[in-house]
Amino acid sequence: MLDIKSIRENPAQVIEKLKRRNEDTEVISKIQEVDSKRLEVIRKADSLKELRNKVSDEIAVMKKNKQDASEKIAEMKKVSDDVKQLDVDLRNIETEIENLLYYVPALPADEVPYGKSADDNIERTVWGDKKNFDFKVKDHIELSKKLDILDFERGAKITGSGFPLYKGKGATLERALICFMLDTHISKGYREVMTPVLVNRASMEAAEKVPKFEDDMYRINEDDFFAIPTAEVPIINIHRDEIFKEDELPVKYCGFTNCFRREAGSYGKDTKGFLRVHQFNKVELINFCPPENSYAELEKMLADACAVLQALNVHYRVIELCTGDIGFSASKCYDIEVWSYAENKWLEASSVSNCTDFQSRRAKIRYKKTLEGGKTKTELVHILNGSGLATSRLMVALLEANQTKEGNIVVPEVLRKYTNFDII
RNA sequence: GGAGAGGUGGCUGAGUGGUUGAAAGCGGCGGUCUCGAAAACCGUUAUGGGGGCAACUCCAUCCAGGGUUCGAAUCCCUGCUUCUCCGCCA
Repeated sequence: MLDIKSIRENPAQVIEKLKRRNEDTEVISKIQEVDSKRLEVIRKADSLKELRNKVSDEIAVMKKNKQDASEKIAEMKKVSDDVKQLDVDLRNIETEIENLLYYVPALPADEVPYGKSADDNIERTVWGDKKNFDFKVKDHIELSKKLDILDFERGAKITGSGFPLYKGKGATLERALICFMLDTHISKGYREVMTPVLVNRASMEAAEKVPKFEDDMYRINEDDFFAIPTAEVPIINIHRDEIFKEDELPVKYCGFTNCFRREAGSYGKDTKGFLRVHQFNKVELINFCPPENSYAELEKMLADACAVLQALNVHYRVIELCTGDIGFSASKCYDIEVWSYAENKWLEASSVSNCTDFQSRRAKIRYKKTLEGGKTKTELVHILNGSGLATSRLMVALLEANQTKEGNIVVPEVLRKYTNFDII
């Protein structure tokens, strides 16, 4: 969430940046209004508490001296009741502010290009070339059906549509991809973690997924657990309420998990086969770093994700998202898209974001910064996340790009030591 | 699932109603000493929020949320969680 102080001290700037996101900014004045009441109540309550604490000490002394303190006690009873009421008022006010603040997105970085929608995103790099096929390419559904490596119908029988079943060499290929990606990232200094895939509400809140996106999540109502939409959620929460030492940073993790998304309201759009699913696999990258390094780390993380695609020899491009398209928690974001020969378009396979302090504020993830003169200060870390990468759309690109005239799939060189076969 | 015992500062750990925001030890940081280091000694070392130019000061926080009380780390209730024993189980 945004720093309430930034709204208190520089509302004009906050409003201007939200406008770049094409956001409604009326909420800011509403927050200001409630916030001014907050300070009033705090001051009143604090001074009453001060009085209560002082007189309580006096009562203690009187009692020790066996004096009668009943008058003061009666007096303080009234004060105590007032304090209780003020504390209730304060809690209500703070809840009101939070409920407004939870729906305000992160402010975009200044260098992010202005735009209204995905159409205004900017293509940054294109890697590799499109292959020329001297036969009609088959799409991933046709290929996987013929080879019996993916089974969307039976997946739907087991759970519902959008829950794919991988079979035989398809399952092995998926596992090989995951292993390859993890090994690649581990060699670059990311520490592998394997996390819970069900998380509690506090974890979802800390990662800024709830309450804003609650309807997009699968929930276990009985325990108030959520199925994670991305490993970003559990990995960030490894360090919730913790304070890093400065020399520990950056702390970098990679982790494979299943990801679950209800994709509420997206029916009918790009839903066939792997293009949009409710359960998919992803290797996630997370980086906790000092604020001054976060934009440099973002570029490194982008390169780390791209390295996987280069090793797999996948034709991809990097686009920089415009202010109208960056995610709720992000200040700056790149998408990596892979080429689909059958769809004849780019498919989003990764998103790499700098969320700066937007998540760390709510998750209370900080570090001890040493200032000149040896003094220390506790400051919020910046948190970056990146998919490195999601396998489902990557699998579409891989199957299509590596198909033969006969409808077989040539396994990319780097995956063969994991698959132990070179063709499907 | 049953029975029991716990959750206190970076860590270990004392504290069962009134200067305890919290003893002591360890660790960290600064200093004295030293050519340098170790040892020893001295000092310092939580987070959030008010107020003040500042020195400083006030409020809150001893797992979380309620309650009792003039006053709660300490008493009561609920939840979460850890450990031990039993049961069940991949």
